[in-house]
Amino acid sequence: METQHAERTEHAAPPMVEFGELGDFIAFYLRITQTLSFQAFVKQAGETERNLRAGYFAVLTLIGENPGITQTALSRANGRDKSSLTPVIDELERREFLTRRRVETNRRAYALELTPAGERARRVLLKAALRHEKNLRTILGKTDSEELFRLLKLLSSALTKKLANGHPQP
Amino acid sequence: METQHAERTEHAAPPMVEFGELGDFIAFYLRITQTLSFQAFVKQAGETERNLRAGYFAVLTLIGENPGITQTALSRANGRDKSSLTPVIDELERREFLTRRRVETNRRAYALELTPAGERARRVLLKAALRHEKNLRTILGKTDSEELFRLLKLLSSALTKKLANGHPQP
DNA sequence: CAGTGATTGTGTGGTATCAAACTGTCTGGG
DNA sequence: CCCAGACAGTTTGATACCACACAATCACTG
Repeated sequence: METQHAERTEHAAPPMVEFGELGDFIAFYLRITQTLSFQAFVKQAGETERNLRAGYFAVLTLIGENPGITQTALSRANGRDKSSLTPVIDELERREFLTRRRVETNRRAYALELTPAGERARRVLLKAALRHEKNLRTILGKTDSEELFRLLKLLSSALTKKLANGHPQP
Repeated sequence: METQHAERTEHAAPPMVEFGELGDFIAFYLRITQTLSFQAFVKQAGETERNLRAGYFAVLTLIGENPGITQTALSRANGRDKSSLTPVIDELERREFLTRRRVETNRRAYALELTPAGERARRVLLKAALRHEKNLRTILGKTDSEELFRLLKLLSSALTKKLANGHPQP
């Protein structure tokens, strides 16, 4: 990582780390890139609204787009375990960004819906997300952006199926 | 997420979640894909060596390729904070997979080196990583694999520079 | 219509991560 | 030579996440 700010620092020379096999792995760069992208988004979002966590954005958007969605369906769409969602939903309900409504036909499930405040919070985070997305697409350019998007969608879809097949009961 | 196993389940119809703006974001699919890729790798590695954590692989490889690397340089190459590394290095030292050696010319730093046991552990995890990488590249095909690799490398490099510039002291 | 197995959401325990504060060490300017 | 500031590593506090286990509810079968 060439994270060298041109200051009067101890070693002026860049470290030049050897990556070995790691440097040829798609999976490694996927992880590195995702981490950097998330950090950049947190920075974007954090600068405008310090009390809105970046992780809320996907949840608020998915509920807004799918009023009445259940927590399990939401967790699957978001790619996180359902138990991870409980404290997030708790917090968003406490802040009155969403409501949990019992479903008549299925009394196990909650139907989630955004409140007006939740809609506003979603829009604020959406703005940060759009800035972030624009940054990424500016870096890559139009053609490469669409290409990367296509490849990620393809790979995620295939991996979802592969992992689902991993748990067939005999 | 079409995580529908063809069982006699409650709702035979797929849930069909609406993603809204989220479905157009590179950053969202980057996160989803990275999560799935990591889960698939953990599964690969876990099936062979239950007592070797998947997260050790990058650390062992980077030390193996750069004998005498310091923890800070390692953390930067790995894209994680240096404080995250302390417990990992502790554990790997306790298991005698690596040695911490004080540097004569700089008594703040440790020089990290793999032991023979560490080299062996690295090779075991490397096998799992190679299987995982092969899976990904099989899914994508040769052309798309190289394309995705190129795009991720490009994006990570650009984001690294962008984030580094974010902290210039005035 | 009773029972088995699946589901929905929650709780618990453990891991991983970052940010900030802290200790010890080093560098370079005065 | 000394000291302000940078740097290496650790500690602490907080968040996020998963796997597993659990209670309540539901669906399907016999």
